[in-house]
Amino acid sequence: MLKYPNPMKSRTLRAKAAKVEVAPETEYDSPMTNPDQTPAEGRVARRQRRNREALVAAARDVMTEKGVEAATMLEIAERADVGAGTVYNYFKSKDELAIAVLETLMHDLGLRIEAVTDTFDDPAQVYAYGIRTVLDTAITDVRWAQMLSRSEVIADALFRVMGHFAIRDLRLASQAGRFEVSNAELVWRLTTHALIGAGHAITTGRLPASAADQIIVRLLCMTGIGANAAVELSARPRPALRG
Amino acid sequence: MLKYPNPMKSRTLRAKAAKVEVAPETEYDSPMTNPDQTPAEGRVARRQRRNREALVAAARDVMTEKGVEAATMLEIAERADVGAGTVYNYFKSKDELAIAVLETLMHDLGLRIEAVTDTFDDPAQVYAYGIRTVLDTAITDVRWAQMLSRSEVIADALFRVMGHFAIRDLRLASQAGRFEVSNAELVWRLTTHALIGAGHAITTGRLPASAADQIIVRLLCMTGIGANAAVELSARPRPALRG
DNA sequence: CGCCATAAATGAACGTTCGTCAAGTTTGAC
DNA sequence: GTCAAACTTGACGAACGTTCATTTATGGCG
Repeated sequence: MLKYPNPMKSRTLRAKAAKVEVAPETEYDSPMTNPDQTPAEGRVARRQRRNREALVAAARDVMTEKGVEAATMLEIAERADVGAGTVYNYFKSKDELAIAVLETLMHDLGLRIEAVTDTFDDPAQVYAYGIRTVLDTAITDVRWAQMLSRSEVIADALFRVMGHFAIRDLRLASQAGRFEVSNAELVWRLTTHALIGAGHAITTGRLPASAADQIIVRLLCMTGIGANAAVELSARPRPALRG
Repeated sequence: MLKYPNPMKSRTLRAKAAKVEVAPETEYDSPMTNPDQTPAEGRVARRQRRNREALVAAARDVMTEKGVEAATMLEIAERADVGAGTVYNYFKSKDELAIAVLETLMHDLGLRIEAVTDTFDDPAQVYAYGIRTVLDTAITDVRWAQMLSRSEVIADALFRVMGHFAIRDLRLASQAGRFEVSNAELVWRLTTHALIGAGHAITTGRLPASAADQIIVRLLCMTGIGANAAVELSARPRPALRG
């Protein structure tokens, strides 16, 4: 059962935590190029970013090795070389940390997919390639597989992190007359749940890995193109990811 | 995070537990009609059935009230009027108990759905009515809503408990030329995940309840009938459940 | 350079949990 | 009535995520 995310249980709904709020991803902005505004990012901010990144990396490693729940906050903190309590300056809960890990994995994958698909002509094929690659990654990559047991959390992260691309592609393909989608957000929402569920079913042996083709066909059916068109679309050759 | 189902963590993998194995659902077989075989179900077996049923009922109540994880095994045991350790003679873990609760809820719903749909002529409509009713129940009935946060477990239970009907209906509709489904099991698997995920999204406010119609349309699209036919099918009048 | 208010890091301690186990009780065949 | 087998019990262990009083580091200011 889920343990902490339940609002019923955390008795004192502390409004503390996550007061740090380091800007998550900004590599540029070196001390030099900032003569007058914010004091150029002091030592504190730099340490906080290091800590946050170390925590996410440590959490990713530990959770990958042992699974999300078997990973203890203590081990993660130790591997990131911070005190046990420090973790909670950066993440409200273990759940939030796990989600942060997930999002980095998905973000990376999203970039790699786009690097391939932006040479495609058919927007429908862009979408098809995307969901197929996510499925393959989910059942192949150990780092994903270990996390699949929290379906609704993963599906939601997938919806958010990769939704930017997926929903755009659904819309483009619909405008091009390839798909029949009036509510792209909804279709993507349903697709993420089915996708993650299917990945989980495969990694737990409830579905054979060979079902991947048919899964993609059926997910493409949700775009309203009918069974035949979906089969054709999923059968197109798929270039490999780079990186 | 999930707590107990992880095999890594339970250090001593006990092979004990669940040695009881009372036949879960057999109402008939009264002491009278059993003159020679098993000694007519002794007091032990009767007590065991009472305990098991009391445990499932207590678990259903407590989990409905407080949510699955906030419900403690102690409270469930007390409300079922058995000792705290006794629960583990009947269910290997809290998870297994929660699943048992779920299955009773789903089994009941399945029977009520079938009582309505067996008067339908179009097998496609039988299927459509079924998934629509499951969705409505999931987002309406408090007992379901409280459990939705364990998507993969619920989806799997839904697959098993209601799969008997759903897969049959998918096959019938395909044979009648209404659907284009070659692998009914797979389509049902994907549908359960999308259905539960959508229900969860609605109860958590990520989707409006008014999206239910469109959700059903897209789930019907997975049967390969295309967007237009799906819209028509989902728009048919739906008689109310009885009971 | 030294001081100090403030913010962050720390890790021991807390409270709660599930699951175990040795001891006690009930059962029903003989 | 006897007794072994089966079931029940509730105190207990171990482990976890989280908290909080304390310590430490920071950087503006005199």
